[in-house]
Parts: sequence; C-alpha cells; structure tokens
Amino acid sequence: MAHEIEQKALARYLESHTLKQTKQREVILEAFLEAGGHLTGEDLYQLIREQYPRIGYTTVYRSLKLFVEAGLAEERRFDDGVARYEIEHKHHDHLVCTACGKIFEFESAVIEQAQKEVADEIGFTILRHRHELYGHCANCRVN
Amino acid sequence: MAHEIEQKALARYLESHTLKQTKQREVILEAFLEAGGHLTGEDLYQLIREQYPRIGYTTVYRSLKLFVEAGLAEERRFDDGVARYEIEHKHHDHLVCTACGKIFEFESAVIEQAQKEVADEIGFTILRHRHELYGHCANCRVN
DNA sequence: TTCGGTGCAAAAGATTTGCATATGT
DNA sequence: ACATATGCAAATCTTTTGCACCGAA
Repeated sequence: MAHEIEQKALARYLESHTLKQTKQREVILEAFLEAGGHLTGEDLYQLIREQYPRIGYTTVYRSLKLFVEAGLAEERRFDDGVARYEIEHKHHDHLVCTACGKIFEFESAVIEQAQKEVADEIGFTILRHRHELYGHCANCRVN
Repeated sequence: MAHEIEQKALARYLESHTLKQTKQREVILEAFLEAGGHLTGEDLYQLIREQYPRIGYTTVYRSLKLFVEAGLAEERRFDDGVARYEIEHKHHDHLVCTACGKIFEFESAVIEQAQKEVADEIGFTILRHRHELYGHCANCRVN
C-alpha cells in the first residue's frame, strides 16, 4: 500500500483518540489520497464502490469528516454548495474553471497582506479565509 | 410603500419579459429590501410570514431567483452552504464574524489587481470571484 | 380567455442519524 | 467483554417541482 506516511498519521490519530483502526478507513484514505483531492463524498463513494461494493456511503462521509479532524483533509465548498475534500497541505486558494470544472491552486503574499490591512481597519481578526476565482482556464477560454 | 426605484425596476423587468406583476412579488421585494440583504430564503419567509401568513415559502424562493434574474439581488453562499441573497450593488467582498454572524463588506483595488496577475500567469480568464474572510469582529474578538 | 403565478404537498439531492449488528481493542 | 464502527434505512435540511386552482393582462 502506498501513502504510508498518511496512513501512519491516521493510525496515530486513531490511537490517541481511542478510535479504531478498520479496513474501511484504510481503504477510504487510500482511495482519497490516490484520487488527489477535490472530491465530493459521492465522488469518493463511487470510486471505492468499484473495488469495495460493500462499503456504504455513510462510512465514506463519516471517514471524510474524520480525516478533517485528523488534519489529513480539508473541507471546501465551491459555488454549487456541495462539500468537497482535498488533501491538507500548505495554504492556498483556488481558480475554478466553470467550463471544464478543473480546479487550479494559487497563493499570493500580496493578497494575504492586503487582506490583513482590510481587516485591521475595522478591528477584525481573520481566522481563515476563502478566495475563489471563477472563469475559464487556458484550454476553455475563447480567444 | 418605500423603495419605489426598485419596485419600478422590477415592474419594468416583468413587463419586458411578459411576466406578471403580483401583490406577492411586491411584498417580497419590499421585505427583502427593508431587511437589507444577506438573508436566506427561510429568513425572508419567516419575516414575511408575520404579516402575510398566506404567502408560501415556494413563492419566496421563486421570487428571490426572479430578483437575481432582474438584477436586483445577488446569490451568495458562505461556509454553511446555504444560499443567501443580498441587494445588488457595487462589487465587494465579505468579512464574516463566526462568533456573532455579522457580515461586513470590503473592497480592495490591490487585491483585484493581484488576482488578475495570478490568473494571467496561467492564462485563466476571471469571470467572477468570491473572497471571504472569516474571523472575529471588533466586538467579538478577545483582547 | 389565456398564460403565468401561487400554494400545497411531494420530490429531490446531499448529508446525517437511529439502530441492530459486526468488529477492533 | 466492551465500546466503537459499520451499513442499511429512515430522517433532515434546503431547495425544486408537479399540479390544481387563482388571478393579472
């Protein structure tokens, strides 16, 4: 099995929280990491279903929430209102192509700084943020 | 009745689209404008219910979508995934206080510019965006 | 008189929960 | 043994739709 590091991180989390290590959790985490993120619960359920038809979607949804708790995944919600999960990694924001659905990531120190200034002005403390640009990617744009 | 300008804008839209002017639409628009925006369909339905218990929530939801079509309102979705509607006005983004739920607006030319640069780099055309800062407002922050 | 509108109830889609059963620890 | 996890079905929650009836044009 690949992704030993993440599997071990999950194992550690489970152990330290008196939760149980199960085949399902291992399989679901594996499939999630393999797919590379930005998946809905349904997406992941369908993927897993092919190989493990006996795993219920309830378990997939519950596992995804567990991964978030464990710091392995992050929950996002783009404009369609459906929850998507991605692999937790360095902070970044998204560009979403509304034509093909592809999702790109970006980060900008200038923007982060400007945000802070906007917030400071009204005495607001930023805990997290969300920044999404919707439009057409290079492939889909009309030239 | 207040908000004559918006009521007239709606009337114009209805007329030009062969749609009908109804008491419900007038009442719902009035309540929406009066409340000042950032409301969910349910919020608005509850507000209207007090005075007009015979207006169904279906009509409220349908009217809100109509207002968006007519350019009078905008649909937003914050982190809870529920659709909220606000009065359409100059472009801006939001600061959302996760303690008291209050919503503030901001705009930043620096950020808009930086967005454009990020998009240009990968040949992406931005059609719209969404930028939300979550945290604690001046009243709720722990000093 | 003719369409579009309304309101109810029912459907739908995504996610959560209750519960009996199964399974790590 | 005991407590948590699973999987099914049923419940939720928000939003949409079907349909008979109503009302604006």
